[in-house]
Amino acid sequence: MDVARSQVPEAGTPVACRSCQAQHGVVCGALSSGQLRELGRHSLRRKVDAGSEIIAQGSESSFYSNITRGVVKLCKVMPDGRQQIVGLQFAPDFVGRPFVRESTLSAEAATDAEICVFPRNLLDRMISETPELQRSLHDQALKELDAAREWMLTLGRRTAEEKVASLLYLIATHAEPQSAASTAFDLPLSRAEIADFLGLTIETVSRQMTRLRKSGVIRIENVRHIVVPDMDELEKKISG
Amino acid sequence: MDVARSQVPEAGTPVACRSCQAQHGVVCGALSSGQLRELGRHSLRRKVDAGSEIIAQGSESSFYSNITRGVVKLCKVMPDGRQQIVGLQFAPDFVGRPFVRESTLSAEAATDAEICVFPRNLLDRMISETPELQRSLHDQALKELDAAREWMLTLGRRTAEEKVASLLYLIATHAEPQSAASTAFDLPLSRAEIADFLGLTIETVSRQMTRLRKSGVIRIENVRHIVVPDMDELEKKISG
DNA sequence: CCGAAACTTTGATCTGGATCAAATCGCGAT
DNA sequence: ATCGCGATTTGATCCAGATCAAAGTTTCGG
Repeated sequence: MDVARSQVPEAGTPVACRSCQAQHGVVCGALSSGQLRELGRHSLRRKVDAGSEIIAQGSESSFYSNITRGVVKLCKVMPDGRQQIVGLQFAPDFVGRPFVRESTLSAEAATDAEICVFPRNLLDRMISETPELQRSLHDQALKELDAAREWMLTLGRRTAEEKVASLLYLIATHAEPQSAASTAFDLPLSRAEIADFLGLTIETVSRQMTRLRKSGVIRIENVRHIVVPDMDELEKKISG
Repeated sequence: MDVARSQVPEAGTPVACRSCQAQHGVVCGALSSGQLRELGRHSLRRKVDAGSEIIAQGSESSFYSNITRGVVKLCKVMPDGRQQIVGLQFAPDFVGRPFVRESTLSAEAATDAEICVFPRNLLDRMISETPELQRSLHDQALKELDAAREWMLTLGRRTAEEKVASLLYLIATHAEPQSAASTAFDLPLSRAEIADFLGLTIETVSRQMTRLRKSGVIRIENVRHIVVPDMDELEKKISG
């Protein structure tokens, strides 16, 4: 999409970061009120439509952001077009790679989303001045590392059915619950994106979804809306 | 192997950490000389044989270590025995997961190795007192995260031949060079371990190796010793 | 030096998931 | 409502890599 334009977030309302603090676990939770105020003065709240790029692979980005609503996917694409989603980020995750200018992956809104954008320079300075913040970002990095490694196991050693079940479980676990039991949720990804996350093709994803449906593990209310009557049954399909 | 015993490193020579400082990029480079001395007093240098476990998956470990020689593999195994190597660590990498007691993966020496072991409590304290050190470990975590995501692309979207070429390239790039051109190296992994890293079977790994040999990209001097006449040719096999 | 066990290669066959092809379904625009 | 187009499902066939089987080869203890 409009990569160039989205590199510099020109549209957005200046906000006191304080106003979205509750959602900003990773960054704002670690800041003093003075720092919060300063960060707030230089932050923009911005809406991004599903599909639009936040950071382009191989580009230099001069800002970081916090997700305040929606889901962001991290992708790597090969020169020949093959593509792999290497991570999903949910509110209130932090997006951006501290200390490095060039990104080896792209970040793209999977759903309509809202992010709070702030300048790289400022945050880099705050990181070096605030061990709390460093620690907080270190924690997020370690959490992402665990997730990435868990997914390596899925990619390398699980069958197509196990892969699809793993993804549904991941979403069910991270999506904001719509029903009390959190067993009903909207998929933030299309079939093609699911395929790119699982290292499969669209057709295989579709077939495995109907397989899970026919075996009673899930109900597909709608292409994007899934109900899991019994979460244990879904877990059993993952095996490990 | 002897998991229980290896959990507490009882064998080893106490060393001043200073003595291996040159190799301890990640941890020791960020410490003051006083801290170095203290860490040294509580460190053990320890030799570990190829195949022996350093940290067991699901266990609580009370120590961290630095690799001073050799290669360590990080594995995840499923209840049914399927196994995935999720990372390779080379000297002078740091091994251990700060801030968390239980490990979700096992660390095992892939080759005969030497590590410098120190107590978790002490290092955790030093981390919280030393922003430099926090930063250094944060950097390593981000480096590992990049590597994990790069490998996700390999696992999800590359063919068997590309996978094997990727692994050879990784080793060639990280192994201490034996020839000046660094195009000859020992494999730190058996065929079975390579298969577990690439999400393939032993047979497929073997076949792809002979395919690369027959196409002139590599020479197999010995099962464990590889020569790459032209590194560019190897890179071409990776595609991306 | 010999022999057994473990590791690696090679061959034959099978199969899960890819690819190719064709309906359906959904949904925004007219 | 109806059209049209992209997304999804379903079906038929193919093939890369798995599995099964059998030779080599390396390693190492005696």
